[in-house]
Amino acid sequence: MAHIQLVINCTKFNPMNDSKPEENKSISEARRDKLEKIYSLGIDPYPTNFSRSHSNKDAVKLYQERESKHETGYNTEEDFQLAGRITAQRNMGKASFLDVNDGTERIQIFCKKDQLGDTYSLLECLDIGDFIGVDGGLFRTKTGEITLKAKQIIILCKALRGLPEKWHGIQDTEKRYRQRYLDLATNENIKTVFQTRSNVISQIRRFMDQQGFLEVETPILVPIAAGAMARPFSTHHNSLDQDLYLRIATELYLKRLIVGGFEKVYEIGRVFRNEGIDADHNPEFTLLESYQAYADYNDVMTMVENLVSTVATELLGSNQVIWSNHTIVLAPPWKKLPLKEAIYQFSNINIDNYQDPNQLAKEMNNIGIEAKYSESRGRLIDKIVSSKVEPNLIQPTFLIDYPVEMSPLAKNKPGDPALTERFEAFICGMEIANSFTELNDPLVQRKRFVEQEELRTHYQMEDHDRLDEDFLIALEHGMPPTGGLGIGIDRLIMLLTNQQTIREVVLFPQLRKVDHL
RNA sequence: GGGCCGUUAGCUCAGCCCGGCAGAGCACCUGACUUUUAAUCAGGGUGUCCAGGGUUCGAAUCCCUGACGGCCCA
Repeated sequence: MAHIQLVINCTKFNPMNDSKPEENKSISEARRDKLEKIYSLGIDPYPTNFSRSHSNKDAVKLYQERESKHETGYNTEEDFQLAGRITAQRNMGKASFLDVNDGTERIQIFCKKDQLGDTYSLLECLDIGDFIGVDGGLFRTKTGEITLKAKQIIILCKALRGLPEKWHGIQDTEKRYRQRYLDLATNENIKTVFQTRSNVISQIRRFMDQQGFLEVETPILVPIAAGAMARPFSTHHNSLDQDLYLRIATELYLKRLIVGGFEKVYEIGRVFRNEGIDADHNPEFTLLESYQAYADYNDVMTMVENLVSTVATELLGSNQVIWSNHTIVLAPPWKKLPLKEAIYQFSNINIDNYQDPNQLAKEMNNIGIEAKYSESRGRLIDKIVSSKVEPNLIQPTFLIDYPVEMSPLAKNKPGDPALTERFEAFICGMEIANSFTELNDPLVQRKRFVEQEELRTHYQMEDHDRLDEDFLIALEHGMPPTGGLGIGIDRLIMLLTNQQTIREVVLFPQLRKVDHL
């Protein structure tokens, strides 16, 4: 570690000079001046590395352990090398305190001029937001705070812009999203949300791995955006000279793997849907999909209950969570409600009595749901669910047995050609999971795809699935009975972190581009 | 797409009703201070009041249009 030699006084201007050059200077100009001074002292303000002996947290912990074995007034004999970002400065002339945060903990640094000598004047070139490395022993101050008494200070990064205010942090929602680094740097609880997010995903992986699932990765750039009813983003591959789409689901590739002989696969990955943005939709979001051979949607329901309950328990120590003003009980078994009954219960409409979409639309308008006569039956039923049913499903609920026109990839319920073995799981009024007994009859699947293509022609304003010929060929080779699942990870994390918008659990939510921050 | 709300110093926010010199705290700059911790004390305001029009002797403030964001509805 190179020792710093300082001979030049950092910031002084001649008080006899009435031009007062230090005034009317922006914060970043002042910081650039300090940067120049650091260079003029022959110091590199952006060194390549710093050898840390401990994290701040570990250093404090170690001190407390040693201290507990000694009498009062214990000081460490060995030196610690700590580093972090300056978050506060309290300068008292020939002594100064700095707060340094390394992400594990804030620690106080005590700098005395008679201890640091010429290096002490380097402090005049430091600001809140800069990163420094320090070397020295630990002690407790008069007020009892564990503090490092600096023998050496090394600047690790000079920041040219300051951090937001220490007390309120950054509050403006738009700024928080556009400059998430400032949000993270100043609002401690924000970091917790994203640490929890990471932990949730780890726990999900652990759960799936323990169940014997194989994690796989399938294409994001796809020639046909199929496997869900959504509009894709399109792009182009230059050397293939071919249009491609960003995937809207992983479904059809994962089922190809079941055809290939893997019996339990899953993927956690980003999917992209070119649709509106609101409290629970971001155009790119993280989806868990899993496929299990020799399982049906009942088996998958059991797995979903266990997965969510287990992850919550591992993470929060309880399978009850607080969300908004609700206490959500995640313990299995969850309530199961046939879709048809749920619709009747919350809207008084018996959808069996309305096979004609126009009549259904009329009835919906009668009860105050805006419906057009140009909408498909599946779309209309989806609207009833969204407006009347979903908001009432606060405690975990499986809606089961969806109409076939809403579920082109799901297998028919035995004995009822109008229904499929499909469920969606709802918690806090949000759709969390979607699952079905997978359709493995290649001829029926082809017919369903053709119907989707026809619906697209007929109802151009609506989103429908697409015929994927390569997938149909795969199915024709034979896929065992399979239970499939999709879970919206972002919404699950909203639930587990008590956040009311998806933008609070996505680090960089999609926002309209602006010229300047 | 519709309604409502917001945008003022680097940050957090007043000021807007009822037009009359652009404000506070933190940060920053100058000076003092060798155990402070939202350090303290003395001094200093650093601004495209989101943008563009309009009304007016005069607009951050009133009116119109637009941008971005938020909430609600669709």
